[in-house]
Amino acid sequence: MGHEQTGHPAVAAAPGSYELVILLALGLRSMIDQLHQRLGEAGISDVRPAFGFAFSRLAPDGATGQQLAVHLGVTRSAASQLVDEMEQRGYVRRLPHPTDRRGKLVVLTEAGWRCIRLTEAILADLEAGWRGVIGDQRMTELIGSLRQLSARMPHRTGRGLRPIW
Amino acid sequence: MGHEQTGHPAVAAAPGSYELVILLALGLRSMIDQLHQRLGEAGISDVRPAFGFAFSRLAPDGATGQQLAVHLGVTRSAASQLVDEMEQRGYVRRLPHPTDRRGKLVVLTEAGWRCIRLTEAILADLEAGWRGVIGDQRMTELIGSLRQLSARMPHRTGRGLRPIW
DNA sequence: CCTAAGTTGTAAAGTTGCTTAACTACTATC
DNA sequence: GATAGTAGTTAAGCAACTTTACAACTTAGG
Repeated sequence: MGHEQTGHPAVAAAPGSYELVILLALGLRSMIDQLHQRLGEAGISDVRPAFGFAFSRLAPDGATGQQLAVHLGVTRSAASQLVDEMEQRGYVRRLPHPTDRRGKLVVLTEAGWRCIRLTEAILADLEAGWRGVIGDQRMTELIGSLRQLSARMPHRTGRGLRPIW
Repeated sequence: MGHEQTGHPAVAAAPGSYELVILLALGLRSMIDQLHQRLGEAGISDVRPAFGFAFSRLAPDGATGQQLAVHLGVTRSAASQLVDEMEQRGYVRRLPHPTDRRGKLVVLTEAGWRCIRLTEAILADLEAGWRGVIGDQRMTELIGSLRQLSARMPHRTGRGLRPIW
């Protein structure tokens, strides 16, 4: 075995000002890892995290590539490539845009809807698990606090949900 | 102007079970973006987010490449490359390991310490800003909740602070 | 003691997922 | 109806990771 020379555990939120960022990063990563593990167990292993963030913009009525790019915080080009991937795996389709013949409307297929519904169920379950640990009231407050913070963000930053892995 | 066809704002935490993940992602991204913008204003523009997560493991006493890799959730090879970068920019040094001649001990230089101190100051300031919005008590509870959750994570997941961009 | 197996760090090559640049097709402005 | 701007896509390039392979060293077993 390697020398783990006492000291710090491999993953711990260091005290000090780093703690908040680290906790956010660990929490997010943990949620996404658990989600994708469970999706895998349910037979869906050809989605990556970015798909999920895209789905959350494509539901319920679809979106253009441009809107998707803004939502994810990437270039239109990257969004187009992502849609290629999702289309190839059968989760979305490109329809002609109803009012603008330049644009296309990206919409979820039935497989896409199945995936998003399963995802929501898993996330709800994970959230319920958390709720069981910290209590109902604290969970509600936590979400409320995070919501206030994201509402108050400077426009220049946090521009998108850039997929993160 | 593009057609923004009413509906959803570009970045909003959709209701439903997605909300929590999205809020965590937005919050984290916002914090890191603001941090690096301010570091840039202070003249430090040659660090990327991964450096910060590495620094939090390197302080106070250094770490081996292996430990760093585990902390970040990447391969030893990637950790080695990261240390190359940081060393090249003068933030860390590789010392021979005191007890194991295979290993090396990566430690912060004086420039590294300056960077980490500035980072902590900025993060403390950002956190104080949040505190001003949601209140002292809620902030304390939020941190406490997040801490409990990260303590309760399954071992298999959330294995590392993988740098995220 | 001495060999076999495991660990550490690194280098080289491959992969992934983004960006930039360039283009076509279409829309809006004047 | 020319001019400028926007949507989507393609191709080439790049950054940061992984995989594979290896040398140096350590540890465990006979």
